[in-house]
Amino acid sequence: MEIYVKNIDGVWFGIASEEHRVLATTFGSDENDVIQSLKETLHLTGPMKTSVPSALEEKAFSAMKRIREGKGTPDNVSLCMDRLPTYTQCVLRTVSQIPVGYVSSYGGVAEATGGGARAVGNAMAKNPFAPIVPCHRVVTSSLGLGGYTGGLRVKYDLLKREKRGYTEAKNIQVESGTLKVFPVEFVLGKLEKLLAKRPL
DNA sequence: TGCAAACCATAAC
DNA sequence: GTTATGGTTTGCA
Repeated sequence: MEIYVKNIDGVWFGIASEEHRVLATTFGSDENDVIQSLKETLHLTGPMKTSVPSALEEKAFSAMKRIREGKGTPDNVSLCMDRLPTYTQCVLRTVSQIPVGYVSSYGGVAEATGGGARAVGNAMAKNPFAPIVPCHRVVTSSLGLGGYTGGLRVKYDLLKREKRGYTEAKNIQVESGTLKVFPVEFVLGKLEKLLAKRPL
């Protein structure tokens, strides 16, 4: 298994891969934090070897860069979820289908996947593929931000860049059922009122 | 608003 | 098996 890190426009991106399969991805402002995060996600200890990124990693890096810039999710990155619990995989795949410009709620994802809201929150918290699996697009049912492992500020910034001007909620079909999504503007609108009172 | 109880998959014992 | 733990939700004062 190898770990790759790369600084793009001041942001550190990290990838852990093995035999041409992406096992985990993450990003952050500090190189060591990114490496540490990958190791914790994969339950690894000790030093990791790094090497020159192959086409696979380069593709993943550019995907993460695009997402961070709010340009949407390229779906050509193959992620290896084999080791994850079945339900977690289902949740991650479902969340991956939330389009740019829209968000869904923990409860909504739960309904679509036949689980519980808290369980979805758990899956998000442990999402090994941030931000490629867009867990930042999952918020609370009351249009609050919810949580984010990388910090709420980061989640907020990501969502701000994903504004597309949509005005209506809609349902989309996912493998396990129907998922209700609504414009990210709904969340941002409420949030800005809140921020006026109590800054993030 | 704020609080308490119900909820559900996981990980750790 | 059992228990503890969340990036939740909902209902009710």
